[in-house]
Amino acid sequence: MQENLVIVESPAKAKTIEKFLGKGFVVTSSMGHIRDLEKKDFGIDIANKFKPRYIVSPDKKKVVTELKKLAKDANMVWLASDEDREGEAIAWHLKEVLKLKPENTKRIVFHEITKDAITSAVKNPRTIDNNLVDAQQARRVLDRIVGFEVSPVLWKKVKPSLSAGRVQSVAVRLIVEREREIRKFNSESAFRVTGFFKMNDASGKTTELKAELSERFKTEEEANAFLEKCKTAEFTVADVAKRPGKRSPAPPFTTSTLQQEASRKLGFSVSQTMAVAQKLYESGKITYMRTDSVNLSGLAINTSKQKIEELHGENYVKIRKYKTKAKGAQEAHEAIRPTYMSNETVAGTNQEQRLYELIWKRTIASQMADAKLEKTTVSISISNTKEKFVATGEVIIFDGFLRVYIESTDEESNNGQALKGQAIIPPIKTNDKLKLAQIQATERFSQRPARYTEASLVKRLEELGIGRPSTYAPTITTIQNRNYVVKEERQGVERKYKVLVLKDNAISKETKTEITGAEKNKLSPTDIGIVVNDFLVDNFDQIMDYNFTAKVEAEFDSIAEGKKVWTEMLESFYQPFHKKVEDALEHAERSNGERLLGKDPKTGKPVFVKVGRYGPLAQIGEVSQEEGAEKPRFASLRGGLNIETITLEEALDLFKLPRDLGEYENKKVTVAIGRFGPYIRHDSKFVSLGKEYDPYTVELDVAIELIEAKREKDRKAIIRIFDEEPDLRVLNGRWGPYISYKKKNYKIPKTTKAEELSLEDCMKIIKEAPEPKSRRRGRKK
DNA sequence: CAGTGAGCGAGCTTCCGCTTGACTT
Repeated sequence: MQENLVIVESPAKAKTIEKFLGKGFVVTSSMGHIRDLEKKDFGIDIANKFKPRYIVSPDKKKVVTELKKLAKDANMVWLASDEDREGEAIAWHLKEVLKLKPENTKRIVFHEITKDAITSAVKNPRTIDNNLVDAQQARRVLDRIVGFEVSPVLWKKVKPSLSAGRVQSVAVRLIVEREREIRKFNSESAFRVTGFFKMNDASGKTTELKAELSERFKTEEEANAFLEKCKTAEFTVADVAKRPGKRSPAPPFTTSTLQQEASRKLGFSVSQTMAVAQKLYESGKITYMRTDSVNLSGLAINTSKQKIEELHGENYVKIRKYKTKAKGAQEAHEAIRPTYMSNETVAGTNQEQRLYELIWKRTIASQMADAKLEKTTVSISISNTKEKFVATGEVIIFDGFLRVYIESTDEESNNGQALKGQAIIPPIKTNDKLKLAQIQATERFSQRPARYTEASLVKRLEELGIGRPSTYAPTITTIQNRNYVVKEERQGVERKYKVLVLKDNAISKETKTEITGAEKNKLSPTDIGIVVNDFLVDNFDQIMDYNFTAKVEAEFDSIAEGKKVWTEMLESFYQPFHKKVEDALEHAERSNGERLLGKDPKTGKPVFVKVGRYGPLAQIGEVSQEEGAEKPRFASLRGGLNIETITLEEALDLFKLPRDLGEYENKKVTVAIGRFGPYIRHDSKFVSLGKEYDPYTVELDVAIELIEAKREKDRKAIIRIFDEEPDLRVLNGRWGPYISYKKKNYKIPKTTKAEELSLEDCMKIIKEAPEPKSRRRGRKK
């Protein structure tokens, strides 16, 4: 008989805690939630006060059986799930499923995994907070209602298998609206003027002072006129202002800030960051990685202080307590930090080491002194005009935390620039006359809004209080898997800009080119994402409101405080919501984003674009009921074409393929573009066209060459064939030799030599091959 | 691997949050 059984959520946590508690305590884990609403038949009895039907999740059956056994053998069960809404619900579900009696059950909480925190938690047990549990039930039931009532509307009115939800649909909306802003954006240019003045620095060496003009000029003429004036002008220092400044370190990492910085500094995707962090957590190197808290344990602060003193000295230490600003934060855990601050680095994969180092530096820096700066502003007057040049410099007087860690911003990673260099202003005083070296007037264009990265989308969602640390990464994956959003690399385009230079009393003009709009790993909506979003905004404005989550969160809070009954809150939400669902089912028109582009000049028939069953398409002519009427022609949209932006000409181009090139060996040769790029088709075989040929202009002779080359390559790939069994071939493929038999492929054991395989050997391999399991969920057919 | 875009229409799809494995071509 075990005396005490402690149940936490995570197995890694269980291991650590067991050490702290010592004899008489067995610590195990529930692996998160153990029960959920049944998926079949909605899982909620709406008519009966939203009564939920909970079932043990299929993948938790084993855990639950194990827990039941352990609980039976224990005198006292300590429910130690997290101290937040979800954690309280887990404790309650455990109590229900394990049929725990009140006299043998205690509820304890701690938000840091330190010996002190655990022992004091054990000394202060409480009972399950039913109000908090009800708040969780309200959250869970509301999400099910929204997801499972709105998604079917989409199946009927847009396309089968689509999805909608409180979190994902708003995430998509952010991306759609940003894309529309970008499409609407008109770039304007203006001339930015920079002056360079010759000076001597402190040691007497010649140096340059760089200053920006306070104004920009809209046109080349204005810029030119200004430069003309400067030819005869005198430049005088009008004012030198020095003021102290400081910079403070960023707070320790939460899930969202870790994702952002790992994206900016290490180039990790959001899910990559979480996978690497999970490994660090499991091997005991960092604290829990799904958290919204910036709080550090007293232990962590003390050891950080020691480490800073050891490395940089006492004057670099500044103990700080950070407050969480995030909306709806529940702070069940500490911030993400190294378990042992004394370890500056850890063993592990390259990615693990880099992420750990980032976490270590951020944590250390958060307890370090401010950086002290001196900012200098010099204004330079021009004798014959009222504009002024302004030079700014920043000198670090005391580096403080900057020694260890500087937080990045999204703008930097946009242009791939490192932190701005610190400009040092040479010794200078008011009324000094300055000697002009040159003045440049450079045409600059206003920047369109930036597309979201995965990490900047997480940041925005967190600001809106939408989603939780455990769901940021999955949500970002979901909206990409559903094909609402794609992560793309964009080639920039060349843009010309003008530069006017005044030097040696003469003005010269030059046109330069720059690359603009190049992007990597930015999110943009697909056509289907846009159609779904617009449909939802039109029909479910409440759900799509950016403040919807914040509003219901406030209600969940009052349920948690016992001021509101959860079923009543749901009732008042459900009545108007369900009416909208019925309205939409009954009245909303089918939505496919259809857009009329114009008329086909050859036939006079209308040309459309829309989202079809297999994705976006262009269409010439309409389906007609008349006898013998011509069918419409269809072509898929590809190659960066969008329903909202495609032109008539671009649409008509799509119909130029497939092209007939003629005949070879009495069989037709055609060229087209497929899912994997342009290809030639001949004798029901496909040959990839490759990048060097253009499918719109390629000729028959080139096609024949490529067909022959492919044949030669296929011949070489054959390792063995057998006359008795023509269906069976041993081939050399991308991953080495394999057996091909009746359109299925089979692996050859590494120990056998492919060239020596007999027909019997092959048949044996085929027979013994395991049934291929489809590992992807929800694959079609 | 790569075309489709009408047709009978059965049966299925779908949410958010909490947590880890077991899968390979």
